Amino acid sequence: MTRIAAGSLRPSDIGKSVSISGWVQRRRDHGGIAFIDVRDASGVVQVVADPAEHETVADLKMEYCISVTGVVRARPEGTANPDLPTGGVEVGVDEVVVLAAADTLPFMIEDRVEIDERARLRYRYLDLRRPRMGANLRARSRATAAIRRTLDEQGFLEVETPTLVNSTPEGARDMLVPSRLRRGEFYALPQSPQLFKQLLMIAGVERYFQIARCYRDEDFRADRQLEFTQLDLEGSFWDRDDVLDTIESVLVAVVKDLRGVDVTRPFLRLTWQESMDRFGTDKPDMRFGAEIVDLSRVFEGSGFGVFSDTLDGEGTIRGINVGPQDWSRGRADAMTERAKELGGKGLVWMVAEEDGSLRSPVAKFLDERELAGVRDGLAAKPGDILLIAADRWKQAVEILGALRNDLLRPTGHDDLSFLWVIDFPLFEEAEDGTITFSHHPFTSPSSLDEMRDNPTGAVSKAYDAVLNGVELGSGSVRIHDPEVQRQVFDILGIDRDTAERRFGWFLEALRYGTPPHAGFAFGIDRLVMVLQGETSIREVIPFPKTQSGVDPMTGAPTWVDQTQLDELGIGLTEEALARQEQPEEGEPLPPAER
RNA sequence: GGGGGCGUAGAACAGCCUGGAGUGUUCGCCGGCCUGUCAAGCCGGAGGUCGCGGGUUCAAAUCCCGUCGCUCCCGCCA
Repeated sequence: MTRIAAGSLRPSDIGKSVSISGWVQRRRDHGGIAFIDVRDASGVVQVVADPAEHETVADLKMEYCISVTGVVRARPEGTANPDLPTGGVEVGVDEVVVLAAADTLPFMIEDRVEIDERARLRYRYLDLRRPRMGANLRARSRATAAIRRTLDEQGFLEVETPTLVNSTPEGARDMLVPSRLRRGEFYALPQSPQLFKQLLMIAGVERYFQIARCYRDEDFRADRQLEFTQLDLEGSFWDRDDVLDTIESVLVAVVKDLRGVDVTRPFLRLTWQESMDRFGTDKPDMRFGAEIVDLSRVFEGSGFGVFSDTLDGEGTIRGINVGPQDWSRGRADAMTERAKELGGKGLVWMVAEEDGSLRSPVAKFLDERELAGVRDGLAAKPGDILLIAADRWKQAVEILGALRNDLLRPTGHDDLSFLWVIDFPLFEEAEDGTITFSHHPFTSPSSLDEMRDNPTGAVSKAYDAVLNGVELGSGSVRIHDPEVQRQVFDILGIDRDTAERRFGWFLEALRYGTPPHAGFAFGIDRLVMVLQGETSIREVIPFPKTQSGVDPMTGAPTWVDQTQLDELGIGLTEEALARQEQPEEGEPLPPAER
């Protein structure tokens, strides 16, 4: 008898003799009759047995792996379970075989409970048995399948690039891998296949993509791990809109596959300037309103020192209406703290009262014209909370943008809001006056003249894709002229020798007839996270690491033998050796083999 | 590097503010009963280094200091 998927059984199967294999989800033993919910990858079906006839049934415990043969039958009148796809049928047992027993579980295999993440990762193989995690694994697989299908139809070539590459000190910190054959030298794991895919354009591939693992050795966040997966893509003879069009077609296909929803194209486009002015961020969540408003003119000549000083300097005054909020002294203080944490000087808040007045600690410093200007500018209705930041432009909009998210952002991801942010600045000026690239140094400027005349004001041909306030990824039209590439390095203060040493091989390649090209990369983890309604990418990564970079199951990273270090020509510092002496304490779930 | 939250039985929590015997709830586990449940039900039972270390106190899960771990955020992430 061939095995059949437990979750596939339907009334049309009634009367069939079947064999199913899976895990005991639950056992409900009534004495004279026992019900066993058997779960396999397809779902759950109810198995019914008389424990007196089938002695093994009494021994079954949760998560035993079993095989059942029996006959599919209709459930008796009134006992169907409408909550289960298989709820109309059950399997009457002929034989139950225990394939493998299971120890008492460290936690229940069900979605209902929130379990400490350390325990989940320590027993990830059990965590992944939970329906939600299984669904996330399947969604991820379907997403990559849809990506490959869509790009294959458009004539793209999937090419693998190396994961042992050379280290580039700019940008994120590299994950390093020591070389044994060349003692003292190091490979780096790629932060992205950026230069290799550009070489593929020079190689005449024309349309390239890769589902590429990338590595960045920076601190963790809910949406950041050391290693992550990107769809990396590049096209020759392309301009920006070719890229946006292709990426849209991929995203639309993935959403269709995972959500069954048709996303409207083309996606909304915002320039970076507009995005910052209206939402205080380059990844705005446009599922809700509340835009930032420029109130500088309202406060021209203000008698309130903080405002007049800001306007007399380089500053600006921006406001936002965050609507009715549960507002208290403590709440206001917390928001002000948050503003300071974000690098701001402070925060002014006002409450719109029923009588049209504005209640605020600073109201007494403002005249009636100013208060009216705020009220009108922010379209205040009674009960609304108004927030005002007086600061340098970037601080002011970023503070209000962050508070907008803190106070108004939906927790789930039921609605989807895709958009493009375009026309990013080419360079960023650090506090100390040094100029760094804002995307990466291979990004084409929009205008060569602009770049030369006013580098810090120059616009680039870089663009980001944003979904529900999450930055999915970014791309750009690349520089394909070696002379322009040199000019960019010059502006960045990378001298000719350094550029030659680090990127000489690439600058050389650019000299052999490089086609104009453009591309993009987006994070598959983040995309699947949002589409699955999750708020952490750890939920869509099968075996993630904790915030300290540890895998609680395997114990990685671990110490290695001295002989291994000797082969690599590596010695540990005093500090590292001292740490090695120290047995780890307070670890409630020590890996068995540490 | 910095700030916030959390750490109590196998799991999820309450207890902590205002110190007084490891007290309690739900699930799981063990034993028993039970023929239509589906988070089955009923009866009984076992199970604890209150993360770890130190301090204050007659007395600490509770207050103080330190530390470890998990998590969210800032910095960082071209």
